[in-house]
Amino acid sequence: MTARVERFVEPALLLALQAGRSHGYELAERLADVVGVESVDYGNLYRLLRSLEQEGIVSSEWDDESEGHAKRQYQLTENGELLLEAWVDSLRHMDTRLAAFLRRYDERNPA
Amino acid sequence: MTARVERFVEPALLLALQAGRSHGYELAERLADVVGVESVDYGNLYRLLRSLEQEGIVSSEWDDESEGHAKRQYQLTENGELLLEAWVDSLRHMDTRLAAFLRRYDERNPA
DNA sequence: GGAGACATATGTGGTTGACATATATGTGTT
DNA sequence: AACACATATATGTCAACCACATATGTCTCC
Repeated sequence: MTARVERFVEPALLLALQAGRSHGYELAERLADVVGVESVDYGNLYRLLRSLEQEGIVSSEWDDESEGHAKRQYQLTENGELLLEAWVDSLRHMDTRLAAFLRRYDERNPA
Repeated sequence: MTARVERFVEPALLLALQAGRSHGYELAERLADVVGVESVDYGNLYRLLRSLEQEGIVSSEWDDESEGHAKRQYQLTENGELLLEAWVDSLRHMDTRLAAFLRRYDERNPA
């Protein structure tokens, strides 16, 4: 029984990308603590990245210059910035509701 | 684009029932502001109530004594109280993660 | 007796995410 | 060179969850 914010990975991803371009595998690890799980599911993350690219939220290109694996580097577009803002507004609102819920519980169930 | 806590109606419902027994239609209205929508979907709420009853989280009986419609009165069981506690723990944890997210955003995007 | 609120309930289809699987390259060890 | 393991990207599948539609009956008020 674990409470989850639906699609929370998406805003977390946008925030991570706001800090600078990166690729999927690294993002997954950077996201883990924000989202609050051991590790984000890679499959779904890559799917999300492609889907966001189709919507113009991120853009990408292959980076085969840096050593190691060829990586697809993603970065936020301007629309991505706007979407992040919208997420933040919505999450703030949700935080308010959540706080109200917890306050009500605590009032009825004093420590 | 609206952020949602998955199954948030469930803990809200349990909290409402902790305050005293009630029936579906009334609960739906009492829940609306906690959940943060104009009105909770009745169909899903009744389905949830029955499902919770099957799991021993709530118990119910028909009340045809009070005036008006026959209403199915629900009340929390002991297991229901425990489930509410579990929800609260989980939601508190989620609140922490959410606050961390918003703090990070605000740090990177000063007003 | 008709309109609209009250009260409970089932049907359905799209979205989401957990989990499984596939493929290929890079790195380090023996 | 062979092997294991980490890195990196990607698709398949299925159950859960929820928005929306629909159904049925009663009660109240004009």
